Amino acid sequence: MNDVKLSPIRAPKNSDLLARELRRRILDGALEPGMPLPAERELMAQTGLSRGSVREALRILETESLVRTRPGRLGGTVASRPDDQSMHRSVSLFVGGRGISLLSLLQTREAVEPSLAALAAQNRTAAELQNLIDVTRRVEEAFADVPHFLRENVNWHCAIADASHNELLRAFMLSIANLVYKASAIENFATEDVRHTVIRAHRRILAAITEKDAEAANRRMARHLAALSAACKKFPNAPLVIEV
Amino acid sequence: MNDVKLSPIRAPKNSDLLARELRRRILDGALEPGMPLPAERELMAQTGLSRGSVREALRILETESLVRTRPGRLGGTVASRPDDQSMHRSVSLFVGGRGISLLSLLQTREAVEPSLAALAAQNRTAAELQNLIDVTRRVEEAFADVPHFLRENVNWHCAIADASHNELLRAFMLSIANLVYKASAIENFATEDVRHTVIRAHRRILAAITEKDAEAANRRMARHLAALSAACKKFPNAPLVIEV
Amino acid sequence: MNDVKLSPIRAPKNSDLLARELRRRILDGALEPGMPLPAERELMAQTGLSRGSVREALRILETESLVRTRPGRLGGTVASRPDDQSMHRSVSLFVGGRGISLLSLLQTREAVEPSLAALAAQNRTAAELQNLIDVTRRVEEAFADVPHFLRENVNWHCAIADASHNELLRAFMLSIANLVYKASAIENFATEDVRHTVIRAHRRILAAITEKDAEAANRRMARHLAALSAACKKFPNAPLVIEV
Amino acid sequence: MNDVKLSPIRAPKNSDLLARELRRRILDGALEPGMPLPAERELMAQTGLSRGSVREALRILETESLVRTRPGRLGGTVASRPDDQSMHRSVSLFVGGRGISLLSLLQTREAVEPSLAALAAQNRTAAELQNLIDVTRRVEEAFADVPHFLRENVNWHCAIADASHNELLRAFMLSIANLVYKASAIENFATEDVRHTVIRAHRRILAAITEKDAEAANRRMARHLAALSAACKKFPNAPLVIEV
DNA sequence: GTGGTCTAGACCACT
DNA sequence: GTGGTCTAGACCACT
Repeated sequence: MNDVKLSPIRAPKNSDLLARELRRRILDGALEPGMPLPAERELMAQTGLSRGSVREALRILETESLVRTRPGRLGGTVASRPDDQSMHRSVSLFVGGRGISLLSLLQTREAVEPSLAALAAQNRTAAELQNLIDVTRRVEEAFADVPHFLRENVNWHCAIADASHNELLRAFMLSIANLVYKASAIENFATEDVRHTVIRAHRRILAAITEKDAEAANRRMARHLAALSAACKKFPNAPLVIEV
Repeated sequence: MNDVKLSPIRAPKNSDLLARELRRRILDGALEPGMPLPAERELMAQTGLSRGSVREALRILETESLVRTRPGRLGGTVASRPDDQSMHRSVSLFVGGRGISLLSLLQTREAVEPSLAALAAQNRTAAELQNLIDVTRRVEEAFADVPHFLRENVNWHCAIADASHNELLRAFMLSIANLVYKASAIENFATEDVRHTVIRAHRRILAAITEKDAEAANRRMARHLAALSAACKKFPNAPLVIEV
Repeated sequence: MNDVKLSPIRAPKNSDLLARELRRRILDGALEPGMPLPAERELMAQTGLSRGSVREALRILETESLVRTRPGRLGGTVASRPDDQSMHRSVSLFVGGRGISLLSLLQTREAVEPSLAALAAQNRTAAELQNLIDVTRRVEEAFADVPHFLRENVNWHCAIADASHNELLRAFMLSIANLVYKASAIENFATEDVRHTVIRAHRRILAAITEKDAEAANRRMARHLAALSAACKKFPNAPLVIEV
Repeated sequence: MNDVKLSPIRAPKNSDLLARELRRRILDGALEPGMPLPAERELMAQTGLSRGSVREALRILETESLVRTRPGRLGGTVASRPDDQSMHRSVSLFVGGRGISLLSLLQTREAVEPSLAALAAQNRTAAELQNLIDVTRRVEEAFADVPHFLRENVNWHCAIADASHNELLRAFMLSIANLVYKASAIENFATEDVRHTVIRAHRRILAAITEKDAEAANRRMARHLAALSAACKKFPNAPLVIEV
């Protein structure tokens, strides 16, 4: 009897193999951000692949935010690393592609952001606190101009995330906050009442972070987001705007 | 005085334009998952682009998990939608590309998973509860076989996430849980003591979910993860394994 | 069945994108005629483009008569607007590039100019009438000097067009009149007989315009042009002179 | 005393000189439509000019619709000749750049199109008549669908122009008809009443052209356009849409 | 002058 | 018949 058991086999493409190899070196650190990759013609020579395969490989890595390509004399392809923007792209595609509801986004934000506030209370530097104070003031100054108010509000949440010193959580939360912002900016949900509530909440959270009281920061942020979600949920059919 | 102010300009590539157009139709729903895209030669004819540009566009969409391409007679490119796997890829690239620490991953998990437990308590169906009961038992049965125990443990967290009915939070958490699992599986941190603690925690959380007590589920999961993190942190230099 | 239908795709160049953006602002009125555009180096800084792309964009706009560039100390590029001259350039290129016949030009003139005469009868101011009277006299005074006569004749038609208060029709007609003039000036078609006829026609048309009789102006101009065309058609092979 | 009188002198740019030379050959017929120009590097070698100057020259000619440039293997720059599209561009720039009013456009159309109808009556072939009959029917069939009706109406005027055998007048009129169409398509001026009138007018004009009665075609078209203009003038502030 | 972008058209492997 | 691969030679962009 024959016990040989094989897994499904699919020959990888030349472009995949090259992408994989270059990806490995970038994640290894052998190719640090900013370092130039060999020119396309050089990659062809080294690998024996055609221009097309080389370019497909670079396009894969570019989509993964691992390289950036610019044309021109001093152009070329340089290593890069994923950032907020690239996280935002993937999350947007997931949300848009699977038809994730606004409700789920709000839940997700409520899950993530209180922890960011707690981490900010623990880890904030003096400079980050000052920045947070400034942004809190700018939100208040924008009270009368609703679109401006909403934009500064995004900045406020961003400043909290900065102070958390957790890049992953920060990038994930910002991505969701942006999607919620785009969905809510269309509707006029930010009534005068809502804006007053927002400002009071910001002050309380700021106080907790100032005093490095993580538990209070967490709790107050949770309550703040619950209130915001309640306001958003009045517009359950707000279309999610996915731009990639 | 001259008020003319221009934004930076960068010409898009043909492949970008085609990718954008196809992406739009997939996210629109005009191209539902499983529906075939026109063949490459057909795309060339419709757009007037070359084979190379068409293939680069498809490679971009494939990297975004919006299409899947298979070679051969009955092959072709079909629309697809992002799933856990694709979220895992992006999160892994972010983590690997930016050198996110194990500590940050544990923090992130602690931020996210209690909320999943709470949502599971609220939203679980009877079938999901039964599944959770089964998985809880399987973890216990695997007590003696550490690698098996760890794998079943991942399944347990997965079952919680399933019951939350929040696909986004679920995919994000699973991605992180997998990275933590791969980092911890190398080390022998799961001592007999740790495993006993895990089993007790699972039972308490299961009880809360059974009784639909979201607050208790949240609290108990938080405590559980804090304990796990403490165990992991004994191996602060555990290398993160990034495979893409 | 697969309903995906894509339009032809062609990536625009950087120079195109910049030209488009500047053109938009000029047509918008944000950049009024005479206002300076940012210096080339400033455009480079604002857009991130190279000197070459900036210069190509300006060359496109210059060809469209939307900017005018002068070198030197106080030179630079200023916004401009299309005028008779630029309309003449495009019409000449159309005529020269497609080999439009003298016959077609004469037809076109016969189609357009009677309406100009009618509009002149309706809309002329006192000053424009006086100018028309003066030009009519100058044509007559130039009777003996054929080239002078022909030049003044162009001025006469120009004065009619001025009085019509329709800039578009005026520019189009003048362009065609100039092409006809250049074709006919080579040949000695303006016999003494023809010149007498011209002068009589001018007087009759002037009378109609003086009395604001649009219908008569139209009819008399039509008859006048038919006669001129007949004279021209004796030289069917007169080469069209296209200078751009 | 010194009688020397000089005209203003301005040294032409190298790109201008090259553009002029190539333009001359295209208008001469030495370079017929479709014939390839030398490649950019070849032009550099032959003229001793830099890449930039060569490219500026080609950009000028491209803007004048005298060449068309395509990248790629069998790409390059080929001679071309101005067409309806390029005439439309220049007329649009003139109209947009000088702020020509809708009123002036309507006047211009009334000046031009009756002559086109008369020429069509004289010059139409049997095939062109058949086309005109078909389009007339399509307009009628689109009665209920106003946007469709308006588009087919443009086609109807186009069919008249085709039959006139005067390319210049045709291109000029179509350009203006398009601008009027874009301005009027925004407003809902095509009431049921207006559409009935349009259809009756089309039939009468078609009859005149069928019978080769130029005078009747001219008169009926004039009356038709006067009625259309009257309908348009109810929306004197319809914004002119200039897209280039 | 250098490198990126694009195109046309070919062959191959697989089904 | 479809995707995968390859080549030669042009334009495009930046310096």
